[in-house]
Amino acid sequence: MSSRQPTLDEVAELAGVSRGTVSRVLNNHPHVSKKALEAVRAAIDELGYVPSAAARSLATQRRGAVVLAISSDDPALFANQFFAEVIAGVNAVIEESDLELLLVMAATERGRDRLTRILQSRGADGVMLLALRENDPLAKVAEGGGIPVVYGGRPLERAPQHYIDADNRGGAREAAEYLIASGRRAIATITGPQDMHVGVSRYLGFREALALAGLPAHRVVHADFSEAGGAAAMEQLLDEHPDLDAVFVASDAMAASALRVLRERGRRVPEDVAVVGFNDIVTAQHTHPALTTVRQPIEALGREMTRMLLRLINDEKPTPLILPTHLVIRESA
Amino acid sequence: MSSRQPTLDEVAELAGVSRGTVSRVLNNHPHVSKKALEAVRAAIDELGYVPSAAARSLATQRRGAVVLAISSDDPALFANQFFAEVIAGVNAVIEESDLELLLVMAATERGRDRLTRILQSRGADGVMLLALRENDPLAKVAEGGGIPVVYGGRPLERAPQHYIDADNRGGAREAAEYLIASGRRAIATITGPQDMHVGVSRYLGFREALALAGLPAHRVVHADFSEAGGAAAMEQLLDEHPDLDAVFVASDAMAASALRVLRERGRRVPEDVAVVGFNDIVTAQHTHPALTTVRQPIEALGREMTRMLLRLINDEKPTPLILPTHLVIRESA
DNA sequence: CGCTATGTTGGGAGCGCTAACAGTGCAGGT
DNA sequence: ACCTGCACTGTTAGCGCTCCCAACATAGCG
Repeated sequence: MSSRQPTLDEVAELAGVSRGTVSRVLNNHPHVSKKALEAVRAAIDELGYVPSAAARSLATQRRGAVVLAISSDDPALFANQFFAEVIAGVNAVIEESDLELLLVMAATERGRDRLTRILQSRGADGVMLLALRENDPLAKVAEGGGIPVVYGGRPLERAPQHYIDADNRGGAREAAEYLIASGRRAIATITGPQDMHVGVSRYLGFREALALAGLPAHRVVHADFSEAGGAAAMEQLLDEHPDLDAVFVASDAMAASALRVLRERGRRVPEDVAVVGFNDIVTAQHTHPALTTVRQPIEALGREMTRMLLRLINDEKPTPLILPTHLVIRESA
Repeated sequence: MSSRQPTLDEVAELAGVSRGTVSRVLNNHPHVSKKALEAVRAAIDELGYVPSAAARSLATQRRGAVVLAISSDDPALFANQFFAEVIAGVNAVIEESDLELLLVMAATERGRDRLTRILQSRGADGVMLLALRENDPLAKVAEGGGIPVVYGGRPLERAPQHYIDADNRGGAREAAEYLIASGRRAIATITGPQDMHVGVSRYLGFREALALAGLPAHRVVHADFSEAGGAAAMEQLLDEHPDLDAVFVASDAMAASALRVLRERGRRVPEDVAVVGFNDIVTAQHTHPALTTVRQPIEALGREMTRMLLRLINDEKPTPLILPTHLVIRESA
């Protein structure tokens, strides 16, 4: 291995042209003669030349990288399949561009500082933000960076200029409608945190469906998307509303726990109580009974976030996008 | 927001010192007078100065970033909780350093090219490689980059110089020993791919335990870690060895499917057939019955890979590390 | 008191690239 | 023949930082 990489000047010398011409070839500028172009290409091949990213970004003032920032105070969320899928989607688009992907998990104060540093030092050309809670400081950090920002899932307080979201409300409505259509009347729900837009939307969709059917929607326990929270909520629901015959649970992780609690409490699923979850994580296929749930296109979310960011970087003006969800019917409802 | 970031020269001017001195302060060099140091710090605060990453790496010839490269031809693997956990571990260590994390998923040919480019353009100071199959071209790409390389899970063909691995063999042995200790005698196994080190090691540990107990180890079907593969393997096992009273399955994803097949085939778990999986993914807690499995410290794997890489970058000479695994007993065995 | 070790500083020379500018040669129009 | 316009090319400044060297104090030593 050569310890030193060849530079543009060496390519220029070997090709018998000036640095400027080599640079033009590298950046596909017009007005390069065929002869020069070929000579430069040959020289590049011969030397195995690869331009220095650092030098280029110093000269152009852009970085050739975007950051995917994930905010969470809950480490369990990281170990979540959700992020893995989003990342896969992001990567799929990134792979087609010639940008690099910087991953920043800003769980701690330190993490946020790091993100700030990266943004301020012009360390990226754009940011994608995931999983923001209300007034997440990350949002301010990102917006202060002076570079394009795309949100995945909109923050609660206000709709940001650029975001991609799943149709949480519609999905929840569909789930509840399905429960109603299959004859359930005492329908409960375990919601997500009400300080997250996704938690609120799913609750909203649920209530819409019940209201439309003239059904009461008072069987509600708010939880936090976690397994433990889901279990506790299910217990509470059973205590407060022993008559319930269906539960719409705002996340599969909580639904899986709810299933366990129902079994422990002697309720048969779906005979006594129907259960519908949300997200369609892989676990949903392996619960017993298999979980009926609302599928959201997580990978597509990642893909579309990235596409939107690339457009933004390219000075286009994309509009927010809501991705469709749909009900996956298995055994639990 | 100011559209232009302040530069080091402006800091120098405001502080009334030279560029060199500011640079010294920034990099914690000794031999800076207290007075100069304070003046510089004040100027930095006042201007909100953040050094330019690009300029710095051009000057220092290092990038301040490491890459985590994930190789897989199976997109499903991406959506795997495993990667999410590794990433969380990697991030935990990265967060303490002042490096950035570049994520490259090199699924396609294009992805590999990208990785090559990044490495050749000195786009990173080190690489971590995950999930390598036999003769994965990524390995050559990485080693050719002239920068430190750490493997997560060792490739089959040869032990690389620097790697972290889980004790797959020991974990498999422990699982089989547990099955034996609980009185099972007709023990089968569904293995992982035999062209991956992890697949081979788990099979090896299994055979060791059976040999030690004087039990035959001929009830074997090789599979590919996937759910579909696990189901097919379980069917085949049941067809070929209807007498089996226990199965050691080399991954939880396969084990979850095996559980379903067993139920469909009318075998009770664990009464008729005991099942032990491997990995302890979250799903393992939600299968019915809950899956007894071998837990490997995935997040620790990510952490230790990163620590090792940082040492390497720092010119230390770390030795390979094998992380312990342990059996988590639930209901299926 | 001269002389050396040591701490502290400023200034210059790059790092490898892009981009603006100023040519050069050559075609075509008058 | 002249001038204009165009395609192409070389040259020159930077981009914002680090690092080295020389310069200067200052202090300690004989």
